[in-house]
Amino acid sequence: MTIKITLPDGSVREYPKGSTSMEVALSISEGLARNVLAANLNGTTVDSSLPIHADSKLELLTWNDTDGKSTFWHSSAHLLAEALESLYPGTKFGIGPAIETGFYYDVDFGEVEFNQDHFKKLEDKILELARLKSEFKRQSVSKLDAIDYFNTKGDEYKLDLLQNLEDGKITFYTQGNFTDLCRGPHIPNTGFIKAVKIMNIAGAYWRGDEKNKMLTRLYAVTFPKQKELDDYLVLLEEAKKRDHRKLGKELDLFYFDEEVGMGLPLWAPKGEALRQNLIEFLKKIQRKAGYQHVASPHIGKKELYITSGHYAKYGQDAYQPIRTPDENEEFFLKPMNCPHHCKIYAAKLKSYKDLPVKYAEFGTVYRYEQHGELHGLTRVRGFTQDDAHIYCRPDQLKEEFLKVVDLVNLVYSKLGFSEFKTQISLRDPNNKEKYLGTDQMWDLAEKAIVEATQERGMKTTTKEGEAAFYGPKLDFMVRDAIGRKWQIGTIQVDYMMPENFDLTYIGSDNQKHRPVMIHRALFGSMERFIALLIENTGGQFPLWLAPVKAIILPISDKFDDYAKKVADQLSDILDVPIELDLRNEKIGRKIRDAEISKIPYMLVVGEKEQNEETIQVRKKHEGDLGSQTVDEFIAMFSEEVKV
RNA sequence: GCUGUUGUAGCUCAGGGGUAGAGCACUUCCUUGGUAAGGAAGAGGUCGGCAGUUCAAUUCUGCUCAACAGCUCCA
Repeated sequence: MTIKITLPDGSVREYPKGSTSMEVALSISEGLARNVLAANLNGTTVDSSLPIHADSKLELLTWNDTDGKSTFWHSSAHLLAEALESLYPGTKFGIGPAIETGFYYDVDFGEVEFNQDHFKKLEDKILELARLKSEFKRQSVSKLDAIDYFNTKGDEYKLDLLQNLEDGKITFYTQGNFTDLCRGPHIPNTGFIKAVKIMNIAGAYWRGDEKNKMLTRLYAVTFPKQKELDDYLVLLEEAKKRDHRKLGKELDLFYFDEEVGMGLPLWAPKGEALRQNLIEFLKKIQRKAGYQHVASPHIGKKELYITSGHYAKYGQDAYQPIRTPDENEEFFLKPMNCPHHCKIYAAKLKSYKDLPVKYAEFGTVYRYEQHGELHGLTRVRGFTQDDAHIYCRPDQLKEEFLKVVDLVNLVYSKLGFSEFKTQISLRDPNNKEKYLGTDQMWDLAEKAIVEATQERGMKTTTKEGEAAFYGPKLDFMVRDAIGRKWQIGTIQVDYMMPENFDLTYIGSDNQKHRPVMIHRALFGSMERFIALLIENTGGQFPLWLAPVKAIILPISDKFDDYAKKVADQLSDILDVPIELDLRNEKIGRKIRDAEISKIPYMLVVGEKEQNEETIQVRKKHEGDLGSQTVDEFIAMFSEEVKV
């Protein structure tokens, strides 16, 4: 009896029934077999030792495959557990999955105090066990036997896990002296693991529920070669240098102050210059796209948020209300701009011919975020949204939605964000009471989003239960320097708020109609976007964004007057920030400091330049560009500074 | 909010039961120097805050505030 195995390149080979993926690999080449970690059999990742009994599609997985890596890391988690059990007998185990980079294991150390000082010992033990090349052996067990095993061992977390598992589908994996409840698959043996680094230790609730006991989560990463671990650690160091919190301080962009309050960023002149450059850029693009800019106050009466629905949903979690001394009215710091914009819409009667109406505001909002959640500029308590609300007729919804999608793509491409992900967030179909509005409204809104993204051929992931309480949304996410994903842009369809505020327009039939509303932000918030921009550029901003565009460096104080004259000329014509370094320092020092400050142009002036009425242009990172007249520089600069 | 780690000069950090140290930055002076750190001197700190133990606390203990990592949450 033979079976036909189809490989990814389309070739078909015949093998005896019951052959394993490893045997297939061996038949192709010994080198391949040495690197096989697991296999993808008809779309499912399986052990390379699993016998194949029918014609199948087979892909051999190595370290170069995502699934191969995650199998490797998952097996490493088992090895970590084995090492822990051997070093600290009595340790109880929660779950130990592979994650994007590496893996973790949640463990209960009981009385043992485990901290960073133990990392080295643990790493050594893991490598020691790895060298034994213990095979990962799979074994099916009955639920009763499984319960019996962990009862004897006294591992309550595994028993808890077992409760949700179906009898007959339970498997154990054993390597060396360690047996774990696991569905697999695993790498052939522990010998593949050649390098390990315990990265981090943190608390994590059992099953992610804060009512449960907090376990110790050990984050670690392993590699098949020491060199790869070393490279990875270097990469991490590089990423740390791009951290916006570090660069923000170094480049003098923004600060936090305990006395001002946590999560409340202070923008220094250079940071604000950067912010304004971005705001001007967006305003221009938005005006072109038919948006009108509006402005609204930072507080609003409680009644406004009762009408909008925000109070019922988030009133308790917001900042405490501000009370007037006489009228005893309650005001809230605004958490969103939409209620105010709805009021602007309602202020004047609209005709169907007026729609779509697009109000944009760089509106500063305040939200009470849990303090453990605050992080640099990416999650703060006071921030400025590049917010806009589009009020349109239902028949315009899809077109308007598409226009916003196109606008997001345009803006991100100009800023060099190419690696963003898009996610559609829909209502949780099993928990509809969490949301406002009728089923019909939701169906219409969700359909509009799905169709629009399909029309643009966008690769999106869809998540149920992640929608805003008033409507479904399309989010744009990018990664920061250390790989965390953050939502930036968002487009949300809302039938509810026009209803709540009784917004109308007069149709061609001379009757009142209800507009649809689109909430949208391209950057999300200026703060978060700038954080990600800093991390993505490493602080090397393009000329048009740079807070300081050029610095004039006189060779000595004999040329200060000429330097000032040049500075005045440039500022007058270019209308951009130009600095002047009049310190009593040598030119080498001035250049070094300007390079570190990441100022795009350094203009050196000395005796030669003064006599010839020129400047010597030096570009950051690139070095000397030679002498130019001021006019020549202005022409070159003006061309480059265009977005 | 929860768990853990951390908090010393403007910044980065060392130290440690007997009232503090480095580098950079800052101030003054010397130097007038042509492409990534010229030299000297000086000033600067209630060792996050509050309490406790002690003859003595920046160091030990407790509480508190903040930052960091993760968990939970997320408009």
